[in-house]
Amino acid sequence: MSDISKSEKILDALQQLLEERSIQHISVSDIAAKAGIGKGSIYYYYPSKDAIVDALIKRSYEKPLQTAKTLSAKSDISSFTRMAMLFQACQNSSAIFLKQKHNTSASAQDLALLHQKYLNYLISELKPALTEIISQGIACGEIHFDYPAALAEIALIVIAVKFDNSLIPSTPEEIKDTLKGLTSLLEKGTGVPTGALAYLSILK
Amino acid sequence: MSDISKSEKILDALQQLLEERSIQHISVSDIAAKAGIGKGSIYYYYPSKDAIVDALIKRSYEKPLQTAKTLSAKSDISSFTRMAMLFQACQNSSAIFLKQKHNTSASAQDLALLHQKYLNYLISELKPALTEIISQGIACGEIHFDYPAALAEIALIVIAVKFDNSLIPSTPEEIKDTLKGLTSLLEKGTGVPTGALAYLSILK
DNA sequence: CTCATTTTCGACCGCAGGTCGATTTTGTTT
DNA sequence: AAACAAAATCGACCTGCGGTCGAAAATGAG
Repeated sequence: MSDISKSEKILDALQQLLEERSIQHISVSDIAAKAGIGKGSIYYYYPSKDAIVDALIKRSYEKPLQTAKTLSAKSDISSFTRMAMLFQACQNSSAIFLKQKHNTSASAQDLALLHQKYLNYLISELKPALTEIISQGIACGEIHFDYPAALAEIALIVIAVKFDNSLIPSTPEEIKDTLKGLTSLLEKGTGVPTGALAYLSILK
Repeated sequence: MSDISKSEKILDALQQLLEERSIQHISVSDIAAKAGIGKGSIYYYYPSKDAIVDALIKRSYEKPLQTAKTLSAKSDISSFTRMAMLFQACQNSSAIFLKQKHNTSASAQDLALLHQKYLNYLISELKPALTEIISQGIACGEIHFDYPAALAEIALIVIAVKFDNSLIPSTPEEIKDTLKGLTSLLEKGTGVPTGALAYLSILK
């Protein structure tokens, strides 16, 4: 049969279950059942339920993050398109959460741990890459701003929080509005030609 | 004896316990014991442990939030000082978390729920007030920007996330750097005189 | 075939959140 | 004060969880 390793199967099972229930309502037994193995075996591969969640988060963001990082190295492409691609990666990586059902009880709150890990991971991993891109943009005169690292962090925080859409649940219109505002603020604030960051508003 | 209501005593108990242990290591029985009542009585006042946490959060932020809201109404004060006072309220309201012990096991992760609730509450409650202030600032020509609501949300997200300092743990220097960047971005992006938002960088 | 190592398993443990009906406290009415 | 309904208190109890464990099954090298 499937020759994918058991530990991957466990992550697959959790990922599937996460599409219909919140993490607090998924027991280790559930994961085991879905993965088609005994509950005890779970603990042969992972030391705790928390560790499974961590592993899933990490696995989900590894690819988009990797492409984002290699991106920042390519200095032959314009800063703006590189930034666009990086934000695109941002969005792709939050794909898991988009499927999340908003069902019955279990207020969006109990996903907190999951989302905190996601945001923390995403921002801390992408900040260096984005800072690098911005710094290069400043060096070649495309961007005018004095705090590249801060700018990177601000943009990432807002975008990640809004994409995640769990900290401050919003309608698609509100998200668009915020992104439009961010676009305008960034363009005006960094002396960039109007429209250069327009792609931000169209994402999602 | 104490004529404060039982439901308040329960919140007091939780608040005390939170200063020495993380929420996941505080059982409902613990709360009951600390409050000096039976476990069953807890559920006479609150439907769930989660509800107690919610209530505590709400109680803690009610006062700063209230002052922030009344603030937005006072149109005789300049937009900038009102914004300053509102951000100050932001900072005050995050006081609970500062006492948090960073002890033994229980990585910062299991505070996630608490922090998520804090951020969500703070931002959703303050956004209307800040939007109002900004709108008035635009109306009287002090601020130049087309998306007041988006601007309010962006500023609140960044400030709340950085003040909370749990989503993206940073050193005080990093926080200051980000706030300085935010100040500069806002000033340049909203056509406001340099230095008008300088108080932001000095907070904390 | 042997036998040591790896892998699998589900009964079991301790404990947490939450329920329940019995009991006590409170306050109103006569 | 007596009577009674309503509000409040309680802790034994239930359920289901994350995690442990030793025994069994699978693996594979010699």
